[in-house]
Amino acid sequence: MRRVTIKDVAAAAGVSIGTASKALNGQGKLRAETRDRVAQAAERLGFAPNTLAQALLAGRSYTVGLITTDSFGRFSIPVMLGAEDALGTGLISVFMCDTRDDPDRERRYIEMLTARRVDGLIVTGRRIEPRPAVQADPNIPVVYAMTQPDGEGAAVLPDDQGGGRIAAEHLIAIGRRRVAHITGPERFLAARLRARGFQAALGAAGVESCGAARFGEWSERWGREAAGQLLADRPDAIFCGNDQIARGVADTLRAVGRRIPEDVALVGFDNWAPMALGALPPLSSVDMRLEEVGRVAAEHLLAAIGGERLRGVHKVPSQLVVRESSGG
Amino acid sequence: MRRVTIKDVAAAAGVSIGTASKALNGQGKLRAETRDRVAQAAERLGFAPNTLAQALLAGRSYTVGLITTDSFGRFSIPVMLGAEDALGTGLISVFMCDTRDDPDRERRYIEMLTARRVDGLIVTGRRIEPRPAVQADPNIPVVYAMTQPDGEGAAVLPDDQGGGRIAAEHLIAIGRRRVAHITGPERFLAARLRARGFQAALGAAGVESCGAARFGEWSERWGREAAGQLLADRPDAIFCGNDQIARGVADTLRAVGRRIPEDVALVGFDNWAPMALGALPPLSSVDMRLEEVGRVAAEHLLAAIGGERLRGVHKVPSQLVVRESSGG
DNA sequence: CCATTCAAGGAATAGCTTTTCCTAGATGAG
DNA sequence: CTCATCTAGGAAAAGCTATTCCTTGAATGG
Repeated sequence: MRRVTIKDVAAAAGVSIGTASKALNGQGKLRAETRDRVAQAAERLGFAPNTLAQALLAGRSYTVGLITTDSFGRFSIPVMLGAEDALGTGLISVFMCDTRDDPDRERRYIEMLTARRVDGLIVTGRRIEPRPAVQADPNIPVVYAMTQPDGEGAAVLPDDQGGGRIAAEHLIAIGRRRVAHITGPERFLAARLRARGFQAALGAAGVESCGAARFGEWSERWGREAAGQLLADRPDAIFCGNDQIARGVADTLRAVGRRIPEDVALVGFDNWAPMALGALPPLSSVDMRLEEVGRVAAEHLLAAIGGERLRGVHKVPSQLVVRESSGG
Repeated sequence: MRRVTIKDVAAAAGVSIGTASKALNGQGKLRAETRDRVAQAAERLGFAPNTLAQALLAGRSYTVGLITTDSFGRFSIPVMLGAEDALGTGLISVFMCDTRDDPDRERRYIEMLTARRVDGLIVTGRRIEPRPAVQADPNIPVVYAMTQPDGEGAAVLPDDQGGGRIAAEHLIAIGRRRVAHITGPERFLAARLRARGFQAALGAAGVESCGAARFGEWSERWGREAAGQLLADRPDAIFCGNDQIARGVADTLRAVGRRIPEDVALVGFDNWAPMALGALPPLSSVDMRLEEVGRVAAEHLLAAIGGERLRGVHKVPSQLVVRESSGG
């Protein structure tokens, strides 16, 4: 039950293994008839070259490691899919590694991936704040996606600030003038950036913010609570730091009889389908295009593997998806 | 900038490469002093054996392929994490492959994984109904997780029927006697099994079901709608086929002033944290223990790689997580 | 003192593919 | 007819490790 090797193909075609290899790869000088004979033998025997042998010879494995600290949750998954997409078409396979936020696990994974001679590493996370750089062999290129390293290095991030901006522009465009912001903990860089972009766009349009940004948690509970506090200010639009907060806000508004979007327009963030679509009414939401983040990260990694020297942070523009909660 | 190989270690330690290999692997007859010298040289040079070369020689790669048709969504992810967990401790790495439900992509992935000489395959999906078996080399073991093959083969599934049963038992135990069921489309095997387990447990306890199971969609919208239809029957408990339906039901109940859990107890399914915890009140829910499904699948695969012959379907018991919506 | 055994480590092979270099035969030119 | 050139394909090396078999020197037994 041995695997069929190029040796078997060569024997079946009555040529040497070198010739068989050339025939299959279109190399060297061979008669067309010989090429055909080898190709047919390979076909008949179901030959597929052993990637391990190719990799050993080529000095690279056509694999990359994908490291996440996120247990592949909400954010890593789309990034991962985008990355896999970009790599898969280039015929590079992905090793999946979940560090569970344990530096020791991370170290072991990196050693393992190095021993497997991966061509590169993609590191993803659930927060965009700088994290300690991974300690990898310096000639293995690394790209960070949805997270960034402490020192220098290449990173691809969503544009949170831009996301805040387009949310504000949208609410202004539909005529709202008493616009509030409820979001997650201030210690999250993403929360601060979204708030900053939002406020800046309001300022640029000459619209006054309805109170300062309210920082709290990323939960529905906080959305319900903050919306209650905000009611006295009579906002006609609320921009929420994520979709869960927006759902909490919607709950409170409905409970006190404020109509969405007629009385208060609502915009969420993340465009997390089950949350945004299931809400009553379905939520407008800023989409960070995480798949695109992953795709771009993978493309940068491919470039780096190809020898290009890259660094710095690349931001992927966010996109507003308008649904009923802001008037669609 | 070449990678350090065992040749370098051997040279540094002043021995042959065979001896160096034996020293590092504890094989052969060597003086303790020699072993130490080699170990120190390896340490100093930062040597790690090239896994590709080892794999080529051993005829196996210590990798497995993880194939999903689910775009790594709600269900595959926990399965995948469990699997990675079980494999990682056995020092097997995982190739991630997302077929996007495209049979052609699946075929290409399988070819690729075969060429990479994976030791085995795990196939996961988002539905438990039988699917066409993957067309892999017959001496690569395959285990299905959260899905099962058409013909024979090893599969690990959640126990949907048992999940329905424990939901019913719980509602009966807290004294409910007018118990209804709202769930997803009847064409889903999981929906039918959950309903069957639920009804059977009611019957066994001599409790009459409050109307037949209502099949519909897996959405909040359907939950809201079905709850409205159900109100006339005055149920004192509703078991929902997933957490999204349960949230929809809760919305409607709240809207008409029925208290949860005092007037109507609610139990969902999936125990999807952001849904179940964010709900008002937080949902009791049946947890399929998908990580365990993945872990068991991986363990079965390891056994199969080790030469054991396994087949048949293994079901992982579900677990009820009680929260406020059913009285906790 | 010689023959045998043992300890320690070296040499070579296998695993599979690709590529470089080389050879044998054929063809063309002079 | 001889030499140069070309064509088609073979032989061998490289990539790295683990293992089997072999060699050398020392030690032991008779």
